[in-house]
Amino acid sequence: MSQDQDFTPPKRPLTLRDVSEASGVSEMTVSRVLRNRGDVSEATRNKVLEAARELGYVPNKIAGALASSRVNLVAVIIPSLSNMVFPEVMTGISDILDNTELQPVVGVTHYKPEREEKVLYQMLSWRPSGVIIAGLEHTDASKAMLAAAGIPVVEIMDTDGDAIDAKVGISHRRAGRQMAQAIIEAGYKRIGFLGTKMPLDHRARKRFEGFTETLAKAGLEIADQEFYSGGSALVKGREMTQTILERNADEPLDFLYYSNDMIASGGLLYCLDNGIDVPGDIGLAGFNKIEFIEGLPKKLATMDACRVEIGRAAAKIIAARAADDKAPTGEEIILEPQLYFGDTLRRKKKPL
Amino acid sequence: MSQDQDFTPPKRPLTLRDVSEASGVSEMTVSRVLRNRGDVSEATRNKVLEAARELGYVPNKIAGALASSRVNLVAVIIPSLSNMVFPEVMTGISDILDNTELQPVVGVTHYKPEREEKVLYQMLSWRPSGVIIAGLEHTDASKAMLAAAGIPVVEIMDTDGDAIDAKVGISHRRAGRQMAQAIIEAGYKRIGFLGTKMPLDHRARKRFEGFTETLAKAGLEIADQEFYSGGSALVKGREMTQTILERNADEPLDFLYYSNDMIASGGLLYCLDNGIDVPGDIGLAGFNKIEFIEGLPKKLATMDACRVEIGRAAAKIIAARAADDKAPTGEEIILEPQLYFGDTLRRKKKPL
DNA sequence: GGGCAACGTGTTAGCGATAACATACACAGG
DNA sequence: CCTGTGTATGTTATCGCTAACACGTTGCCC
Repeated sequence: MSQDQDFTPPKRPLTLRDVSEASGVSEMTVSRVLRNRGDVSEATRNKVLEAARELGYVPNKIAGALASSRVNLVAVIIPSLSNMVFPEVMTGISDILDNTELQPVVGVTHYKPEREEKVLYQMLSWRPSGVIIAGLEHTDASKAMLAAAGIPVVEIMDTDGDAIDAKVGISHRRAGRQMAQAIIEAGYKRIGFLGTKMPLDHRARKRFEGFTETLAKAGLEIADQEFYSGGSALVKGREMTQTILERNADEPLDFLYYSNDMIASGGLLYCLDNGIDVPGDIGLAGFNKIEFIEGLPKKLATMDACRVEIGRAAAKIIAARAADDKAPTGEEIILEPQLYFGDTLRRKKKPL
Repeated sequence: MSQDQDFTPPKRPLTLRDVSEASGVSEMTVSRVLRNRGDVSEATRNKVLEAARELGYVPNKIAGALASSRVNLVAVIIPSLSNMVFPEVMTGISDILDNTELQPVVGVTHYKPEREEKVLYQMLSWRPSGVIIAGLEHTDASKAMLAAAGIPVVEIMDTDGDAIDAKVGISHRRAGRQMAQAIIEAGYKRIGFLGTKMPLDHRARKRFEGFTETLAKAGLEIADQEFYSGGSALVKGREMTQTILERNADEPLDFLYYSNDMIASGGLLYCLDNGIDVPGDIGLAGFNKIEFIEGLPKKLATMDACRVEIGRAAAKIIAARAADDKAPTGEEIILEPQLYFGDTLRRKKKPL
């Protein structure tokens, strides 16, 4: 019999005690019902659920997590959300985690190591069950935190380097080499590179390195390059393409390699608007295989970065470790990106 | 003097006690130093910080939040991340929250009310300091939870309807009316509509309603419509445009209104590829003013949905209320979207 | 020099849940 | 009838931290 039945609706947040009083059982029993753990008779279970629903009780995970030292959060740390590539990674992660009780929490670094460090600190202070973090390059402090956290850490997107624990991704260096190889085999000789002015985008850098390395082996080198930062990537792609083509009018370029599909699409639109024959006069290629290039007048040559798959694989690792804490560590999953020739990269040497 | 100085590095996670023992002061003092609260002498402060750094201590916010009943999280609940519009809202939110100690946590509903309910429940169980949630339409249970949570709730994107607490956005109905007005004034008569097959996208629905309402007042009605779901929006835009134009070849349409810029862009590319004169033979308009339409061969007519601004305004409301818990409630911020004519919508009546 | 700030630090008691153990009751077997 | 084995529920002691207050110094005033 609950005495002083007062109607103070939304003052003090509800606790287990409120539900326990309303249903006439102990807090512990309420807790058991709400978590579906341990034996509770059907009768009490219903009584409790009824009371909880009626009161509109929402459990306090803060208290629960502290008491059980179990936090069902997975920290996901990525450079950006406006890139279309990371939302896809998130999709893969959610696909998997939705079948578990784990829940992703996103932190964004804007490609800044010091921000990554801060975000990571913040995240770790919630004692998540695992961390999924983009890239293999981190500050020493970040690495130390990750190593000391004692939780599974999966570094994603890139596999060219040493991981703290597990890694899942593609080799960007190899991706660059592969694209260079295809370009060389198609017979292109005067190759321009267009990319972001972002020294901290290590993956773009590695692709570039692999690219030039393979060109060098074939006795070629980048004929000219152009960089941008900020602004609409599509517009920048147009502008940079115009700039680089005009600058090399004397000895025209015959291929443009872009660091991502968005600027490459801008370049493609520029070429088409200006009656440039693609891939006859000039070949084009990007990177990422973003969905929307399907809709352009010509299909851009590109490489798939396996984003959804990376997200899924990373989440699976975390889920497996969360389920069995003495599962092996240090997983390495290296995916193979596929090259798409599209309509902007010839498949073989132009007949002379 | 700490006895049994054992070297078990990463077994038990570090606590305040470890830092307090390492620096020879009480836990409380360590806590004060780490939070910059209360008076602590410079000497102790340094000693403590030193010890904390050396041990690699990361505070446990779970415990902190429970003790102080202060959680610096803001739940942000949105339908999707792959839409480009919500990442922009997030940008606005982060802009503001980065200057506070509040931190956004994102939940994604995929436009499903029952998922929204689940995500909301999960979020509220962390007892956040506020909720920013897209739309004004929610299940009864969701509304009840929000009302009972006793925290600031800002419903964003849409203002056509009743809010639980505060709302920030634009009137989509009005946006639809405005676009219809512009189309009518330009003298277009046979208007087609192309949109998503998504009954739960209330904002698209409201735009459509406003649109048809204004057409009706001018004695016009939608001549034909076409819907899609799934797939690449750009490709779908092309396909739908082709379908609807071919279907109406006898009595040709002279305007196509799309429910978003992405499918509109597909439509624009289709028209250009097929030598259709835009906006002479046919006018086109989308919605959202997404960045990338700048890079297309012709600028699409569209309306700005004020996404970043909405994010900023919503975050400001939460921040203000978090700072002063008896601040007034029920704020309403109705932004005015701007109409852009671009190159695909005539400004005035075609001279006869 | 007594009194009283102001400062720096420690002590105690929770925050709201859960783990682990304890208890009560029902029913079975020897 | 006593013991034993469950099953259903309650009790107690944390989890790691912070609020609130208590305490010891110092320094300065009248």
